[in-house]
Amino acid sequence: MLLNVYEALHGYFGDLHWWPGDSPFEVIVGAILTQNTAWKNVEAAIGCLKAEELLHPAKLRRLDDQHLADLIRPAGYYRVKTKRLKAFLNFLNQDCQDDLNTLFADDLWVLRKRLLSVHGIGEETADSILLYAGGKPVFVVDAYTRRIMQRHRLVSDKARYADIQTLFMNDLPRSAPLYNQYHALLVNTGKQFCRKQNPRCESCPLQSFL
DNA sequence: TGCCAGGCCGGGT
DNA sequence: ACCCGGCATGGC
Repeated sequence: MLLNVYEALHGYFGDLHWWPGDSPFEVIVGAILTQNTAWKNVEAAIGCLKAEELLHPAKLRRLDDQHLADLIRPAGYYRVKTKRLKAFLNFLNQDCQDDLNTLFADDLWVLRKRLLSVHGIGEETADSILLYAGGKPVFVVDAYTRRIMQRHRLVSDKARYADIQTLFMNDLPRSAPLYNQYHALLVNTGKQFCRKQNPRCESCPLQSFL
């Protein structure tokens, strides 16, 4: 069933290259900054960090909180996000000496649990990091995924994160490139057809699944 | 103008 | 185990 959904979306949008970001570290920073925030605003914040050549673990970690908050201000929630970025940077330093290759060398589910223990990293952020920065085969469930699945009655209204994730992962091959592409398609679909203000999902490529 | 955007945490039931 | 308020900017 979910492969049919994939085919419908892929037929409409084609191949999408994702996630925006020039390096795994940039992807991680973006994953934290985009929490409940429009990507446009995240782009601006990352642009500020790049302009100062600060998009590196050690440099960011040494940056004064006030200065960091000021730079990521366009992304919103800038005080909480400063704390969350710092929490991750401290974790990265203590856990693997700032080396992402070492970080991602660990087993998928073990690493997921460790990420979830970092303050400010929840399920979606952890999975985005694992899939898009680490290339690990784990399915990302975000607001768009949930809304699209619920509106098309493919999951119940009270399905939890793990329920939806398991649904996808049990129904699809365990493939990082597939999950990457699939989630990108869902986000595009969500942005274009399935926003809160457009409850009918008019002319969405998934109409036939209603 | 008001509502919303690629969540998460902490405190209260 | 759920539910809710708080967190903040920028776009439509």
